[in-house]
Amino acid sequence: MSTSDKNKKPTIKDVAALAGVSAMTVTRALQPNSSISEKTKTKVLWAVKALNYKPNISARRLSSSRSYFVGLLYIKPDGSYVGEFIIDALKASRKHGFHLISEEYSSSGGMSPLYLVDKLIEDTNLDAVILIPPLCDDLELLHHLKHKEMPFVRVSPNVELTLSPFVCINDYDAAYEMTQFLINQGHTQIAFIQGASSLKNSLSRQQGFLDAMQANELSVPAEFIQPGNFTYQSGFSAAHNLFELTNRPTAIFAANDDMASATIACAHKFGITVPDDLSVVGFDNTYIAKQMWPALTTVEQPLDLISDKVLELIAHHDLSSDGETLQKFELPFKLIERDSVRNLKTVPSS
Amino acid sequence: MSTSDKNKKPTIKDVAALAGVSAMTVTRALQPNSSISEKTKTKVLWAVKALNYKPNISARRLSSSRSYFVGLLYIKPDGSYVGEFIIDALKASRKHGFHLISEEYSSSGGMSPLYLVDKLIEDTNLDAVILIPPLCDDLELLHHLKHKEMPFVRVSPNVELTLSPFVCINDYDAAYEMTQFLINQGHTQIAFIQGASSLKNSLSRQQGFLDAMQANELSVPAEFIQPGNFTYQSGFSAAHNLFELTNRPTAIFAANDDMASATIACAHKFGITVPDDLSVVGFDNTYIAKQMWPALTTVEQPLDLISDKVLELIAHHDLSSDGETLQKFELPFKLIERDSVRNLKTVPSS
DNA sequence: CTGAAAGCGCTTACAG
DNA sequence: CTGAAAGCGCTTACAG
Repeated sequence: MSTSDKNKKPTIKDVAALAGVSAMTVTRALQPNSSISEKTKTKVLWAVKALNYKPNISARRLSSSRSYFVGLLYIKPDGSYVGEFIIDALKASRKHGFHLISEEYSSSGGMSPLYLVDKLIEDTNLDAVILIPPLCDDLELLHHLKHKEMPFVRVSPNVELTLSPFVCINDYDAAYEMTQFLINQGHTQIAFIQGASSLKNSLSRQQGFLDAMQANELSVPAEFIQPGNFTYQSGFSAAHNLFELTNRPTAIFAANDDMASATIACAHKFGITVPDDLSVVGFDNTYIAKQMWPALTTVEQPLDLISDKVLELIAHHDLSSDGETLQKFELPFKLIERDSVRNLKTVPSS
Repeated sequence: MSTSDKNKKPTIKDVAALAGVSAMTVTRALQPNSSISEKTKTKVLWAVKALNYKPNISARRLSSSRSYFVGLLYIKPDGSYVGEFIIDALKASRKHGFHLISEEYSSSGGMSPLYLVDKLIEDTNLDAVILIPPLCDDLELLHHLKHKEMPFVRVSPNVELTLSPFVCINDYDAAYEMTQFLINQGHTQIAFIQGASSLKNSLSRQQGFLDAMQANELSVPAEFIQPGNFTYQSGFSAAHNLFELTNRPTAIFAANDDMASATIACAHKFGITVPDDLSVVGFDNTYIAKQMWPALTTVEQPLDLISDKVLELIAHHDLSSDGETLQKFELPFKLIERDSVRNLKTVPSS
């Protein structure tokens, strides 16, 4: 039995034969923007479907100028975001007929990261590059790629928004909704731990928080807004400051999960019980959100949809950019309710 | 400038020309176990090096029976291990001229995971499969692959050790060393939280702990050995049991990081300060080890070396197995010292 | 042990 | 709008 030689995979010739056209025409039907009549195109696509034909990427790559390689650049992960992203990106790449090459953006062997990127591009002839946070905001890298005319897509960038297409979620809406959720649970004394101040999405999250509070006619004392920069460390000291206040908040909204996690750790240190004495929410829904005790209520970004959209943009050559018009693709977020928030309107369970 | 057309990548023809042989001979020099004289082989390899020639995987794939695709099967990650592993496996794959296809092993669309594996194998014509924990111990999958004669390599398997080559670290030695470390810090009352009892490496870790204790003439009360199964939950209740004891341990060795993390969370709950009142150590060095407070002292597995070894085995066709001889490749582990252990021989810092 | 020829499955010019 | 030919860079038989 082993691999059945009879049901060999259909090739372009099989499709051509079934559709009654030449191989060339099949190629045309499969490529966007090629001159082909609607009628033949329909016929060919029908045959493609009937045979369940999938183009052979290797053959395609060998004969075309495109490499069907796409590069994912990241910086040394200190959280699980990168790993989670790559898993989804790998899936999306396969679906769209690309191979994903992910590489750490760092110097090595005395060579600058920029030089290594050039080498990667030359070695593999990348069709496009994907940039995820925080690399998507690296001005030097951005302009280098631009200058080399290497197309790229970004995920949740904060700067130079017109420089490339990008996909993101609406941070403002998500933060607004999360704040409203807290308020609905009866919280009125809510503190906020900021993300890195230079980043637009930090500001959006903060603004969403602020506006939701204001819409509910709730005031936010100045000391309830604590600086942070998305790291565990910064979250820990922000929480520390908050806990030393004479009137503590009943809820803390941290601009990401790492800082929320640090807040909970710090609460433990102060003998503050979460969620009985204090509710904590985060943002991102990384693995850590599930691993901590209590499990964290947070905002989920649809990494699978994001990857899919990114690869779709690459596959369809939609990567040009005039540097002026905004090419923004916003995907839906989701509130994930877990155990780190107490409903003040009900009697405590303990 | 753009992409310089002059320095095109060298092809097999360039190498052949430089070495003064035919393309065929170059192929032979590059393939293991092919009939070629030492002399010509040396000459060709020199030319390969001189030109910095890298075979074109696509061309290779198109013309050969090998697909140069290797599949990595995993089950839905509830920690960051999978993501971390994939990042390294991706790097190693590229280095060895393979493309990594990673897929979740799960049912979907009403189809069994086994069926989906078959489909993956057929669709992509995988050369080999990589199985990581805990999938590497899935008997059904193991025998299915064996039956299909699909070669596979495993990482840290616990069962049917002769069924395939595998790479691992020495769990026994690592646990022994970690225990000795604790003892060197002055600890004598050390508890152990077990991994899943059916797994050999759980037992190895436990035995390493036990033997180190015995070698130091330290006794371990029965209640100091708590059952667990590698999940956060199980670690939490194990710690809970330990903390309710009248004479608590001064140190707890959890068989993995997730359970160690739960132990620390539980300690917080009991008002026990880590490391002042209690030292905690884990195993694996996953991201979570750095993210918690205090950061966890643990054992690191060299995921990069493991991936490299796995791909090397695949590349060199070393995947046969007679089902009887053990093909075990043991890589070095490392103790990572962080902040979760107190040295009882010095004055406490606080 | 070594080489000339054919072919893998596509796409790129080039014609019509 | 459509097709016949050539070629991408390798490897697989087949000879010698």
